[in-house]
Parts: sequence; C-alpha cells; structure tokens
Amino acid sequence: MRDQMKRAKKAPAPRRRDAEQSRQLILQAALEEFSTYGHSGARVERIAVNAGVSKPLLYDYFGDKDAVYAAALKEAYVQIRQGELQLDLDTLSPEEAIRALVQFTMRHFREKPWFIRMLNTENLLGGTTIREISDAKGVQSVLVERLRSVLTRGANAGVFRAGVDPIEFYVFVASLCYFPVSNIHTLRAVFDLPMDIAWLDRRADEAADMLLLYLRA
Amino acid sequence: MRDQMKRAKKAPAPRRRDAEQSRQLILQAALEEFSTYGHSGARVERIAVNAGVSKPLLYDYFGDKDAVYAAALKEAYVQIRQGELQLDLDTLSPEEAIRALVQFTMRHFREKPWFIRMLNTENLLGGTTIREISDAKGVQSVLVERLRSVLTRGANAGVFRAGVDPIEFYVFVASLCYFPVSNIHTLRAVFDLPMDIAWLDRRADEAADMLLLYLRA
Amino acid sequence: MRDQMKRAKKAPAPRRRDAEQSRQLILQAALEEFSTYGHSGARVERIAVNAGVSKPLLYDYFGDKDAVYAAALKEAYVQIRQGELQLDLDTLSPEEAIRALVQFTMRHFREKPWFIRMLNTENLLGGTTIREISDAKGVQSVLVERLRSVLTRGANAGVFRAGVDPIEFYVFVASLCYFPVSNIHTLRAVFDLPMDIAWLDRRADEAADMLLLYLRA
Amino acid sequence: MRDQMKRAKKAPAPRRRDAEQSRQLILQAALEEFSTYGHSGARVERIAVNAGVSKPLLYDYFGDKDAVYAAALKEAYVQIRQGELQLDLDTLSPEEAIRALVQFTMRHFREKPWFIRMLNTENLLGGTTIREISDAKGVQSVLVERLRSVLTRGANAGVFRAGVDPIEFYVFVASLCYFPVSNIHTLRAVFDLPMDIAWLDRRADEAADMLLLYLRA
DNA sequence: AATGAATGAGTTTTCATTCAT
DNA sequence: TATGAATGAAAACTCATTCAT
Repeated sequence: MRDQMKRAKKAPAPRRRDAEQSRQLILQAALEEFSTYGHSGARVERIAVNAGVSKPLLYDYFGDKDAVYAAALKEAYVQIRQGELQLDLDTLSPEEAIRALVQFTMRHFREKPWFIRMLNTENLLGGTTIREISDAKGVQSVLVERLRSVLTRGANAGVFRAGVDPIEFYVFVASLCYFPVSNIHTLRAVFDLPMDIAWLDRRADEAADMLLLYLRA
Repeated sequence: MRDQMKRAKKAPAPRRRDAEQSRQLILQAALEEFSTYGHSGARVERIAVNAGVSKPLLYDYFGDKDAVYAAALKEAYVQIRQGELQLDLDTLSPEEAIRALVQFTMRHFREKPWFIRMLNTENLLGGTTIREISDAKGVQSVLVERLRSVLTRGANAGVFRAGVDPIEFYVFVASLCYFPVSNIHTLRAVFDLPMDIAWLDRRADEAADMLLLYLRA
Repeated sequence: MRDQMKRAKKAPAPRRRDAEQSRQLILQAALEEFSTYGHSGARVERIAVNAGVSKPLLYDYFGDKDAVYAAALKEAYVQIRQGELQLDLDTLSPEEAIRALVQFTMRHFREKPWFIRMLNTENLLGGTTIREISDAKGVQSVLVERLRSVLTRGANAGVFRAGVDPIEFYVFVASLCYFPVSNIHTLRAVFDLPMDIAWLDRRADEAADMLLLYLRA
Repeated sequence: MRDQMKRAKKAPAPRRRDAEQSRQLILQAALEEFSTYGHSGARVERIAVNAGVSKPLLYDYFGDKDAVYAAALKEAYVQIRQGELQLDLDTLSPEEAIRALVQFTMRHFREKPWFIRMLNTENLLGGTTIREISDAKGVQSVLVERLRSVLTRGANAGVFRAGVDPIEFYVFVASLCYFPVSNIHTLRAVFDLPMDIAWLDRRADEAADMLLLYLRA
C-alpha cells in the first residue's frame, strides 16, 4: 500500500516531461540573458531565476556557464532556422522572390533581435564556441539553398545573369539587413535620421532594388 | 657623443610623471581591452598593467570603469576619424571615388578591428554610453560629407542619378563592409568558403560594382 | 549509548546550514565589530570571520555594509530592551524604585558597553540610520513607561511632586549614567581620580540622591 | 641686480608666517574632518583640500594621519579651554554662579559641537591618543578650579553643604549637558519631543535647579 | 529531480602614503 | 616650502560553482 502511494507520487511520465521542460526553460532564459548582456555580462543566477529553477539544477543539466552559453547559441540557430522554414520562395517569380527574401530577412532580424545579439556576442568571443558545435556546417541556412534555386530559376528564365554564387549573394543580403539593425544604437547617436521600423523597412526595399539591378542579366 | 647625451637625458620607454602621456597610455590600453573582451569582460587591472600604470592612477584620471569605457569609446571614434582624413576623393572621377570609398572602408574596418568590436560592444549595451558622449553628432563621419560632394559631382556630370541621400547611401556602404568583417567568425563556421583578406577585398570590389549600378543615371 | 547518539547526530559547535542561526551569528559579530571600531573602522571581513561564515553569505543576507550596520544598530536596541525587561519596579516603593532604576541603568550601560558605543557611533553619523529604522519610535524604552507609573505612584502617595515628565526625567537619569561610562577614557586622562567600577557605582548612588531631592514634594 | 630680485622674492619673514599659517589651516581642517567623520572615516585628502594645501605638505608637517589626529584632538582641548576663559564666576553669588556654569556648559557644548564629537571619537578609540598627549592632566579644565572656589564660597557662606568634591560635581554638570547634545539624533528618533535649542536650554535650567537642591546645606 | 545554504577566487574601488621635481 | 604624479596594500563587493539534504 505504501509502495502504491509512492508510485502514485512519482509517476514516471510527467516527471520526464518536467525535466525536459526545465531544460527548455533554462535554454530560453539563457538565450535572453546572453543576448541581452553578452557572455561575461550574463549572470547564471538570473538565468536560473528567470527559468524558475534552482542554480544546482542548471549546473546539473549543463555543467557550467560556458556549456549553457554553447547550448543557448545552438538554440539561437535552431530557432532562427525554424523561422526561416516559413518562407516560401518557390511560388514567386525570381524577381519577386529576391524582394521577398530581403524583406523577410530584415523583418526576421528586426523581430528576433536576440539572434543578432547572439551573433555579435559570439563574434566578439572569436567564434570559438560555434566552431565546437559539431553540426554547425550541416545547419547552414536553408535560405541559401532556396536562394540557389531562385537564382537558377532566374538564370534559366533569362532575367538574372548566370554564375552568381548564392552564398556570396546571401552575404550581401544579410549585410544590408544586419548592419542597420545591429548598429541601430550607434547609428542613431551619430546620424540625424529617424531610424525606426519604417526606416528599416524602406532600407530593405531600397536594398532589394539595388540587389535586383546587380542580378539583372 | 650626441647619442649618449640623448640617452642620458630621456630614457625612451618609461617616460614617467607625465600626466598627459599616462592618460593617453591608459586610453590606448582601455581601447584594446574593451574591444577585446567587451564591457563586462574587460579587466581594469589588465588595462592598468598594459598602460604601465597603477590602478589608483587610472581611477584618479577617469573615476570608474564605466568612465574609462566611455573615454575608450570616444577615443575609438577619434582615432577612426583621424584615419578617415587620409582618404582623398576629390581628385578622382565620381565613379572611381565611389570605388575608392568602398575599398577604403573595407580596409579600414579590416585593419582597425577594435573599431568594429567597440561598436558591437556598445550596441550590445544599448548605446547608452554613446548617447551620453556630448558631441557625438558633431563628430559625424567626415566620409559622409565627402561622399555628399562625390554624389553631387556625379549628378552634375550626368553619370549618377540625382536625389540619393548620402547618409542612406553611406549606410549601404558601411553595411556591405561591416558585416563580413564583424561576423567573420560565425560566417566561417557556417559556410564553406575561404574567408580571408583576399576574399574581403573581392567582396568590396563586388559591392562597389553593385553600388555603382545602383547610382547610375 | 544515548550520549553517543546525541554526539553523532549533532556536533555541538558548528551547526552549519542553518540560515536563521547564521543570520544571528553575523548580527552578533556585527554588533561587536561596529561598536568596537565604529562605522568606517569596522571590517566586513572581520565580521564574517568572527561569525564563522564567509563574506558572500553575509552579503547575501544583508546586502551591503550599511545594511549590516543598520541591522546591528537595531539589534543593539532589541538586546538592550530585552535586558530592561528584567527590571521590576512595581514591587518597590517609589523612592526605592527610583534608586533601583538609576543603579540598574548604570550597571546596564557598564555591562553592555557595546550599546553606548553603538549610540555614539550612530550619533557621530548624524542619526541617519536610526531614522530609517521604521519602528524606532515604537521600540521606545520600556523604562520610560515603567518610570511613568513610578512617578504617578509617588505623586499619588504624596512623596513626589506632580507634573514631572517621565521622558525628561529619564533623560536626566540616562545623562548621569551615560556620560561617566561613555567618556571614561577621556575623563581618566584629564582627571586624577580612580575611575573604576566602584567609582561608577558610587556615582550612581549620588545621582540617585540628587534625583530624589529633585522629585521630593 | 639679479641677486636683489631674488632676495625680494624670497623675503624671509612672510615665508615663515605662511608656514605657521599653513599648519594652523591644516589643524582647523583636521578638527572639522575628524569631528565630522570620526577617526577612520576622516580622509587625509579632504583635510588637505579644505586646508588649501597639498597632501605632501601635510605629511611633512605632521608625519601621518594618526599624528594629525592627535594634533587635532589637542587643538580641540586648546580651543575649548580658550572659550572657558571667558566665563567669570567670581562676581556672582555662589548660587548664581552654579546656574551660570550650567548654562555656560550647555551653550558651550551646543555651539562647539566638534568638541563633543572629538571626545566621542576619542572614547570610541579607547583613549589611547589622549593618554599620549603629554600635558593632558595639566590642561585639566579651568572650570573645575573656578567651580572649586565657588563651592568653597558657598560653603563658607552657609548656603552650600561642605565636602562636595568639585571634580565629581563637575562630572554631574558635564553629564547633564553632554548627553542631550551628544545623543540628540538618537533621542529624536526614539522620543516624540521637539528637541531643539530651546529644549536644550530648558534642560539646562532644570538641571541647575536640581544641582542647587543637591548642593543646598 | 531538486534546492537552500555556503564559499573560493576574483573584481572593482579606496586610501594612506611616497616619489620626483 | 611646496606639489602634481604615482602607488602598495587593503577594503567592499561579486560571481561561478559546490555542499548537504
């Protein structure tokens, strides 16, 4: 009878879910913490509190602060890639597809600012962590693959010139969207422009114009 | 004989008891420290040691770590602007000038990596410090002014279309040069490209091509 | 056998991992430290060592040095009031009660020198801390209330004149007991008198004589 | 001619005065600093700034912080004794003289608060410094001597009882005036009385009443 | 699986004091 | 006589990490 009660208390299924959920809560809190304060500025204590767990639990799951950071960085890529899956370029004309890609990228960076902040943090650290994340290369942005097919479609249709490397072109797209979002604070301080969301979206439009001129056959 | 006197009079390396020089040494060490480790990761102790002074002296001159950071950020802008003065666009044709500007910007970012790193650090902090540096707006990049005159020359000569805002165009230039340098570590980890100096310079060339297409009348 | 189990179960001296006890140990050590060295002279490190805890624990519980000081000041009042509860004046005649009060006060000051020293420290600081301790007024010495009833009894019995304010009279009592204890060191240095415990007790007797003359109807 | 100019510049007399004046300025600043912040809380830097001299000069004159403290403590006694010289009791009747002494003492403590604060500071330190000031005993308050003659006059006139020790009586006077001034901050925090200057003066009057009852034949 | 209690090893900051002129 | 420049030693305070239950 006692045993029964014990079992009733420690039902295996919900416990396991709790553990997995705790991990996820920690990961989310870590993502916010590291992207807000950077690697050194992040506080393990705050991560635990915001995740609603105790510090020893966090250490049990991840090992140490650096491991939490690595997991958060990986999580950042995972989440951003999940978002990218929602973009469908195949149903658009090559030119519309390019414009859609640029607009999407700008909105993506704008709406998930923690991603840019994690990249900045990681680059300040010299990229040591991302290099150690095993499958990094495998997770290469799906956008590049979709972009490759758009460029091919455009070249076949004779509207784009051939021979444009999709990775290098994607670097152009990313550059034009990344910088105005990433550096919004210093830009605002130095230039007298109203750098708000509308401005960013207009930048994306202009960038798309320019990129299309560059691609034109 | 002369050499001997010179040596006797001023030992070359440790010219001590010179307040202005000490300040400058601290500033330089701080610039390196903050751009290498970020705001939280920077260590006042290391700054002092690398400047060859004691910590109390540093505190005497600047007040606290944040004040040293603010001074280093300002110094970053001062030094980068000094470098920009060396670029002469007036003797070039408008089209050559644009290309030169892009190449210069890329080289500038590449060769003074502490500048990009300071900007990243400051943007991670939310730009609170640069907003407090009084004359930030006044120190607006000279490049923008030079660019303005190039665009005007080009428009007058009929080779560029009119109405291109120099600030917004400069944001394009900066974006295309900033991102590949700033994010070199994460790019390398994710893409299978040999991202070295030569690659960066080729990127600048391609970017110049694209920007000129965008400007063309 | 029992003894053995007892010992095995709880080692007597270092009962660790008891938050409330740790707090109390810190408080006691702080009281001693601040009353010995004053506010600026007190060392957080010494408090921690004497409490048998680490500095971080102390900071965890109290926040900063000033907060420890405030808690110690409050503790001083708490402990002194606890001592005052042991004085019973109701069973004595009014005149005996006054004499007992004076003797008790003198002994109290003499035997709990940290109290006077805390008051001196706090008054040197301008009383900013005690003003912030919320219930300070509420903890007003019980002695005043007991004194009030003694004065009333004496007036009703016709041995004391009426209309003597108990607070102001208590200030007389405290003055006459406080000064010789508080200033014993400077008094010794300036006057050629053997200022020892016996002297203090004789002072209390004389003071009681004087106070009774003052109260006499 | 040159020599003459030199001599004119370094006139000996005013230089010497400057040195003595600097010493005095330091002493005054030290008195204020130590009585305001206590021994540990006092800052050598502030003393130098407030005295209008450099720190090395201060060290040159006094040696170290403790020596400055000792000098300031001595100066406190010197200045307070100078004030006491202004009190003339010989022209008053014994009873009036006692009342005048009490009022004077209260006013003295009230108007020179740095004296009480220095005494508190020194007593917190255990009186080690005053013991080392050589002529401390010699500088014993003149008030005691004047009081002695008043008590004798009163005894001879039959208005005071004989055998009252002037030192011990003076301790009564000092106690009654010292405590309400010294402890004004904690008293205010604990008791609901308007403890202002008028209150202090009324306390002195009541104290004089009581002391006279005690002296009466 | 989970956590309240606790700390070693730093990190920033302060301060009495000295150096060099 | 006088001081701006400089610092060793120590103080307050923090933070990643572990202990004991």
